[in-house]
Amino acid sequence: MSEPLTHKRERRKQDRPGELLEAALDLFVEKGFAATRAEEVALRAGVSKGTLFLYFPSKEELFKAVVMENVARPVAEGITEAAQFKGNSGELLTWMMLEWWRRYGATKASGISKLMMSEAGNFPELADFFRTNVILPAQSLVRLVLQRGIESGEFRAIDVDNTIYSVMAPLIFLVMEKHATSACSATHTAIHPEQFITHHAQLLVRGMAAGH
Amino acid sequence: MSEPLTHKRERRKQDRPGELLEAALDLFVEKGFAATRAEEVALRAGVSKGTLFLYFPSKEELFKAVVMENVARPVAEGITEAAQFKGNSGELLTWMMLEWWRRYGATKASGISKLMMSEAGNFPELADFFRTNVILPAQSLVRLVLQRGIESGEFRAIDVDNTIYSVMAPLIFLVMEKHATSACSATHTAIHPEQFITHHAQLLVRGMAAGH
Amino acid sequence: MSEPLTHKRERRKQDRPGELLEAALDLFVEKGFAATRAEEVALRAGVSKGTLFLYFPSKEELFKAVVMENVARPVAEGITEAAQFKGNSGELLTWMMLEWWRRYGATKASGISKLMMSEAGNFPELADFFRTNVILPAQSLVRLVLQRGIESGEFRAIDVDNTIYSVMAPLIFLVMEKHATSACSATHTAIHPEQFITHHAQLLVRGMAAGH
Amino acid sequence: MSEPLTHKRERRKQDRPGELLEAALDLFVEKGFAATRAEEVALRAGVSKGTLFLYFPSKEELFKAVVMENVARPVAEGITEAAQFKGNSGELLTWMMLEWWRRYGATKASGISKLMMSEAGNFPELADFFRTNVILPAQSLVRLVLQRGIESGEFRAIDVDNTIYSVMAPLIFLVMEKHATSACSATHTAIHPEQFITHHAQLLVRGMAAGH
DNA sequence: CATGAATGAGTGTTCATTCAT
DNA sequence: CATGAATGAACACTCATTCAT
Repeated sequence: MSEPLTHKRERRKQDRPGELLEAALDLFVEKGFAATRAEEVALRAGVSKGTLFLYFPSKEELFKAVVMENVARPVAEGITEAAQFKGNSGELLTWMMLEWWRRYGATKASGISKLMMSEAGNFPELADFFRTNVILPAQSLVRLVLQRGIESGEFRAIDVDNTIYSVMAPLIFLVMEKHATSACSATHTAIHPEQFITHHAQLLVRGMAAGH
Repeated sequence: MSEPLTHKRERRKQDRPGELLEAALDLFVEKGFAATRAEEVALRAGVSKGTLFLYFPSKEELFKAVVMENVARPVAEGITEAAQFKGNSGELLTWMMLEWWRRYGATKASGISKLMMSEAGNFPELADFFRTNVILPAQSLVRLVLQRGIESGEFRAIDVDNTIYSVMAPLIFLVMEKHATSACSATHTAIHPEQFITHHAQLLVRGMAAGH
Repeated sequence: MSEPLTHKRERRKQDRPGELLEAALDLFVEKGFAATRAEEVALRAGVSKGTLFLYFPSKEELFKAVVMENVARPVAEGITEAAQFKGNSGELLTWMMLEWWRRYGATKASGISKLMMSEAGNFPELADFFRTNVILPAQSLVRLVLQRGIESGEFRAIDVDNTIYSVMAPLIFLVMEKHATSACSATHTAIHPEQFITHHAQLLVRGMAAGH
Repeated sequence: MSEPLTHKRERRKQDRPGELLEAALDLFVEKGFAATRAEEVALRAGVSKGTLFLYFPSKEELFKAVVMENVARPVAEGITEAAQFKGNSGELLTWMMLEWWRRYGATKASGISKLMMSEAGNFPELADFFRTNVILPAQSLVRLVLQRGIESGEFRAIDVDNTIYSVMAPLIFLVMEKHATSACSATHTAIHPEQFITHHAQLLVRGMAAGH
């Protein structure tokens, strides 16, 4: 029955950026960047329009913060962990793809990737930001794994650049599917993402396998 | 006092909707739905802003009409032709993917697919239409080819449903790439689509190959 | 009792820019550039906010148009006429100053000059525009007259640059007085502008006069 | 248990209004009334935004206080000293004008005069105060000097009222110039104030000189 | 007294849509 | 049918002012 010692005001202040970021993620994913109104983000976070701009200087910066928090961070973490993976490269690749899905693709945050594809043309600066902080790091990671497999003799001397896309394409596809289909009336014959990823990874690993 | 039966004016009038649809296709693909201004569509079609709204009651209806008009045909044609292909299933798969790219993916019309994915959330009816008339038929076609390869002993008894996505994902991915990256600042490490498709198809065929 | 042949719409369209310009002049003079709201200009001109931007792409451009119409034009006309003046340079100078007052200083439009002084710091582009189109031409004109007087032997070899300011300062002063005092409660000991100008001009001409 | 009688805190507290006034003077002069943000004033005075409103109920009242504080003193001082000047009236006039510039026009405080003229329309009480306490006393002083010159036979029986303006106009003009042009892109053909004043004063003195 | 987090009214500009001609 | 002038709702961002702590 006794009140907590921390003042209401203070406690809230520390939470604001997080609350705003969360509200922004929801709305950006739901409606896209351009269609999301700054005031709506604020209202969903329980503050007024002015308060949003107290913490983020513009809608674009808010978006970048959302990307950093929800997209770039998991990617970066994944990269760190991948470096410590014990096991052969085929297993690593499969593990990476699955892990990417579990930590990112399956979450609300992956809606950001879908959104970026739609709006990149109209917001070049955001597109560059996303490319720099998300896409390029991810590609580098995949490249590393593929090269590791080739050097260890596990994979043939495949075309690394194109294979990177063979790895990433189904992941992107899943994300598109997830966020585009959500609007469809029926659930249709749903893909089972983890199963598909496992399947696809096996196909790739077999396809890249050294030996006649 | 009587005028000639066919004046230029009358012929033009009948073409109006088609000209508007064409102009709208160009602009929607180029700039997306929200960023395309109604007046620009009208101007490109050579009519005034008011005239556009004479033929389409709103920008949304115009968008729907553009999608409906441009999406169903190429798919239907592709399906017909694939049925007549002679050769083994691996070759057929590779040919199909390449051909799909050449006839559809590489053209302006593929912008429609990208649009659909981007805007599906805002146009549920369109999403349904698209799924029914484009995605499902395409899946059926791929399924046919895979089953043919399994039955002939060329492929292992792979998981057909998931493999369908392994086939389609990179194609969708290419389309997204093509239309999203066009606006990016530099050309970056550009994908070469046909090369990538060939590469990916080979990976898949190898991956599906009945082992020794 | 019969209606005019011209359509209402058409007639109004041609009048719009003028009506808007007039409303804008009133409001800019009354409240300054920053404090004048675009919508208020439109409303005073009897149109909606959107219509204003149909004719002027921005508030700044509207302001420039007001300057061109109400300030630069009379200055330019004055320059043309001054070139045709018959009479000695002292008379010309006096005539010019009086004429400037009658045609510009005494009118509402001179409020623009006052406004420019207040807001130049906050709107550098407008300040440059004003300097280029109003101040510099006016200075050139005065310089010409002074040089004419020196060459003809009517004036001593005075410092032309500084004298230009001796000519212009009281005119600017009058304008400030006129627009600043308008807000004062009482009329106080009002300056009589034309009388003052005549007086000041005589002082200057005497001061510049050749002969010991 | 008792604290020392004078702690730092208390001394600071008493200075607060003065510090705020000083900061406000700087900023109002530099950027004008509307463009000066309340928070910036507070920050420059080393207090928080809220504190400003503790001492001044609104930005407008702050502005009024700044004007009241900075405007009356220098004028009063100048008047006292002028009464003690030895020398002929032409020299006195020149000296007064130069001295006014050095002590007031050239200083930050002259920005107040400019502010007054710019904002007079929005602050009628200030305009009245300014006229009563600054302009009229200054006019009286100039009148005295002119009358002294006439009585001594040094000047003709000129129109004193108008000549007062001939004396003051260039000074006002210089102040406007100084504070308005500071923001302009280039230095243009800069006026040299003391040189111009000397020049103008000579022109006036010659113009007023009792001729042969 | 002092703070600074929070507010919300206010403003220039855009654009889908209407409708008088 | 066609036009294009006119509309007005919408939106990002600012800043004087308030008030709980």
